[in-house]
Amino acid sequence: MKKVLNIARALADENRIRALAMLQNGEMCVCRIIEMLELAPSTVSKHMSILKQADLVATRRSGKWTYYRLADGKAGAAETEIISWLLRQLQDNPRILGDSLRLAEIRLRVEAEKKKLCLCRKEQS
Amino acid sequence: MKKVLNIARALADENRIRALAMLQNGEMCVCRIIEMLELAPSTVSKHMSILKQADLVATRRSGKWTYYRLADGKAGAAETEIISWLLRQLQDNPRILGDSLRLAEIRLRVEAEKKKLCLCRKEQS
DNA sequence: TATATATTTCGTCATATGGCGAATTGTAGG
DNA sequence: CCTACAATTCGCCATATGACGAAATATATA
Repeated sequence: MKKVLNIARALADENRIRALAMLQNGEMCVCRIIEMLELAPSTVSKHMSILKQADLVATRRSGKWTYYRLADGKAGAAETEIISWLLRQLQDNPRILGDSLRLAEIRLRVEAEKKKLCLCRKEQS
Repeated sequence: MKKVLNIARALADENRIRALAMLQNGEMCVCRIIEMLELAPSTVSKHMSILKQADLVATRRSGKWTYYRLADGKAGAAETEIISWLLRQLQDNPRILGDSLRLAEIRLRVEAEKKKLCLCRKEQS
């Protein structure tokens, strides 16, 4: 009962749902989730800890960064099933699609930054 | 998104979960749910309206009574799937099992009442 | 060691939620 | 029409929740 309640409560917030949906696209550090949700770091940290408490996400520490990913539970686990259900419900959601797009864009910029490139419109020939 | 949020919020309360689980045993009038949850009528009414808002339950009116039942949506509907998930998670839960037992007992008493019988221990022979 | 950055923890505030009782609505039966 | 009963709506209160900023913690780097 406690497990079910923890899961339901974790899902009962739009920003936490957005965070979960984003993690479909692979693990993310907290700072990127902050950027995506446009919330204060402390707020996002709290959200992620609630998701973790519910075993919906797992973490990995690397240097200064904490990376969050979707829970990698066994098939049939309550958490795995609910995440699958959730993502199915959201797959056509405009907000979620928009987030994914924006995330892809951010990742492009980060890659460009690493390679010291500039992302700008190609000159007319 | 709104649908998912409504569902998650509806499930984010222990008494609402208990109510849903009870409805496994068939439709129930509000007065019986009140009896089972041991909450004020106004509280239970609010809980049931939240579950209905989320399309997790449906109602039928008969005379003075309003009967609630689990949503009879199509297979594959978000609500149907989540209810199935929920009941699976709760199937061994002591509290839920206790509720079911108590409900069965109440129904026995109601039947006995209808037939003007008295439920009492059999005389020693 | 000092500094910068990432993240978390803590305290505070506004709002949401769950509980109740009182009042209201709807329906059956006298 | 009046009463009784089921259920809902409304207003109130206590607690939970989500937001923030400030402070603390952890780690890499100068």
